[in-house]
Amino acid sequence: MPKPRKRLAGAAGPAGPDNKGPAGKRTKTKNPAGASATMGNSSPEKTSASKDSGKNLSNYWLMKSEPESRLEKGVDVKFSIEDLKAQPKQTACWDGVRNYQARNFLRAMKLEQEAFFYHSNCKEPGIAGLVKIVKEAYPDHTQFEKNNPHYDPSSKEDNPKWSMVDVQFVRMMKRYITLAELKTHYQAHKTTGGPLKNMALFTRQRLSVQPLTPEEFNFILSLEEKEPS
DNA sequence: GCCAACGTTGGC
DNA sequence: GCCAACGTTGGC
Repeated sequence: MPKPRKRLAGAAGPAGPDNKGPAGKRTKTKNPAGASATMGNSSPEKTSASKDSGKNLSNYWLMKSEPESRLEKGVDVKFSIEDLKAQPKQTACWDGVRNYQARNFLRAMKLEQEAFFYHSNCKEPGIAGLVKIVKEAYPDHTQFEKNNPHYDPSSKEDNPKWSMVDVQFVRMMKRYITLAELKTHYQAHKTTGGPLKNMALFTRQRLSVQPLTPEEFNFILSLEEKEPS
């Protein structure tokens, strides 16, 4: 079976037929070796379970991907939620993430956790649907592929720098939740103390893989039932 | 296509 | 270790 690839903004690759591909994604950054510095806090790389001091069971995520064609080193990095649905088993590997903070979030993901599939860098950015983690972090093979747009010559096979997870389509949102709508709530919540007051989409602008609190996740799901504001 | 935000690189 | 230059992300 082919492996799907996707790209996300910062992350994944293209959706190719199968493998081959180059994936494209944008976030590539090269980094120093140990740089895990920017991570959120201090967790440099804890690979395993993460800090669970208790609340790690309910983690939710938001993952960005570009639904419109864009070439990166000659490779189309487009990967929309429709592209994910078209993959075998509606499953794809989220390759191409080249940012330490985003990578560390990938490594913290656990089986069956849910993530919003966010469409970025497009006409109408927003949340298109829900996916779930069906394979926990493992080495991103595209870092070793010379003609992949996210090739990282500094990464060694015996100590891979970048990771990816597999995600499976769960469902489309009942209606598309636009960035503009989310922003309206975010701004209101900053003053009222509402659930989106610290949403990473606005406070960590360029992060392609980001965590959501249960409150953020549930509030966004509740928007599906309402009229777009 | 522009450009603000912000992460990375590399000189010193 | 500081910080200016540079590159990327991604909204608009």
